Amino acid sequence: MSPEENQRLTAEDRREQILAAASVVFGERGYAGGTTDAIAKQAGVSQAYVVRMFGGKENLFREAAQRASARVREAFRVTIASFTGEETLHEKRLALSMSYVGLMADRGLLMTLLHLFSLGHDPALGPLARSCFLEVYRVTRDEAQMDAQDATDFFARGMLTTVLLAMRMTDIPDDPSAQELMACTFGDRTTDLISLMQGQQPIDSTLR
Amino acid sequence: MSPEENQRLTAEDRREQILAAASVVFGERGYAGGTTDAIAKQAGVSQAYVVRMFGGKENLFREAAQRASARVREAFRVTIASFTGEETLHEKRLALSMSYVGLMADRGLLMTLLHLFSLGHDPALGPLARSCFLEVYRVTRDEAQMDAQDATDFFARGMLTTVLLAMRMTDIPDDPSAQELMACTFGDRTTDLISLMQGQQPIDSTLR
DNA sequence: AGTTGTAGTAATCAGTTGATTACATCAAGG
DNA sequence: CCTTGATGTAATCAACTGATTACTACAACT
Repeated sequence: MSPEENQRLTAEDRREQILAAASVVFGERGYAGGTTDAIAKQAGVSQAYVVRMFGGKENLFREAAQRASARVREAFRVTIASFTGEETLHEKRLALSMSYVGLMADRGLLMTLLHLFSLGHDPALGPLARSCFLEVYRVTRDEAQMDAQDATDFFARGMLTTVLLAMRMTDIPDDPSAQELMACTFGDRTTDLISLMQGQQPIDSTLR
Repeated sequence: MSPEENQRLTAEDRREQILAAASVVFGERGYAGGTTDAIAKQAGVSQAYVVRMFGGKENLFREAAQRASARVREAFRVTIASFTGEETLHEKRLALSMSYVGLMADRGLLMTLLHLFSLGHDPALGPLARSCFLEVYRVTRDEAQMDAQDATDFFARGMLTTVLLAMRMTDIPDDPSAQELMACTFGDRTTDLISLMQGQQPIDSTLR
């Protein structure tokens, strides 16, 4: 269909394509539910290639999850770098949470991280889950110069945001309880988030 | 081994056994990763029986998740029923969060709920996820007579608690960042939680 | 004793899944 | 031209999974 569809690419470029596809698929279906075949179809390559390039499904998930975690850290670092040092705590938290909401536009990123966090019991992926979370915590805690309590409060709000978006609470904006809960959680970004999430439909079912 | 092992039970009793097993298995492996065979082995019955009794894996997950949600609601109701009406907001929140921590002793319950919340995109299970969450919210919001902001703050803290336990942050109590984060999140219940979680090892790998 | 309904399983099936192998295609260098 | 190394796939495999079917075992009631 598209003019330059089945181009041969460098391994580097294919890697990026496959990691992006993995974020979408693992995000929607989790680690156990995300198949290498669905990732391959999403990336437009063969399933065999996906497996061989990453040496297995677990390694692919590791890389996808680490990318997601790194993107959160880097977004926070960019925001923090814009601080003049004269912000109030409230201003800092607002700026960081705006940054976080921006990341949420990528549902794969959000969901891949949440799925990672649910793997704490896994001998191979549990340590990764904990270190990814703590690395983000340390950026906020140390580089943004928040104290422990403020950082914890910020993360608590962030986790509620994450879970509400994970369960797609924005899909029922007319439910009174959902409305109230989202208004308190998302503040004046509520309507923006609802319209943002409307554009995110499930991935093409033909590649299932 | 045990004296009365392979007793015949009423369908009602088997149902409870299987639901308990499903909570453990779905909690550890998620909806996609939890197999009916693992649940059957955990419950001590055949895989065919599990499938037939519940009419399929999806129905079994629905019931397990609804049970988990109901148990949270009922624990909150019991706590709220003990209120005299003269508690401060802080006292109410503390009592409810103690109640929540008590529920966390059942890791299957905690994890089954978290996995449910990650299924928001699913046409069949997404609505269930949202309604289960909102039902708990309404109990807190209305029956405990919290205003929307206080209830939201309470839930934010609850979600951070849930995620920290999901990723088994209690397994690395010597990490300085983890230590600080848990101290701020769990307060003086931190050491209790750490020792509580030590007793919870992964389910028997022979039934994988 | 015989009937009937319920608890429960063994055997099996078709579809899926991660992985492996052998092979194909193409660009660049000599 | 033709070798070489990299990109990429088709075919296939063994293991797994949810579901179905046909069957057995037992308890209660007549």
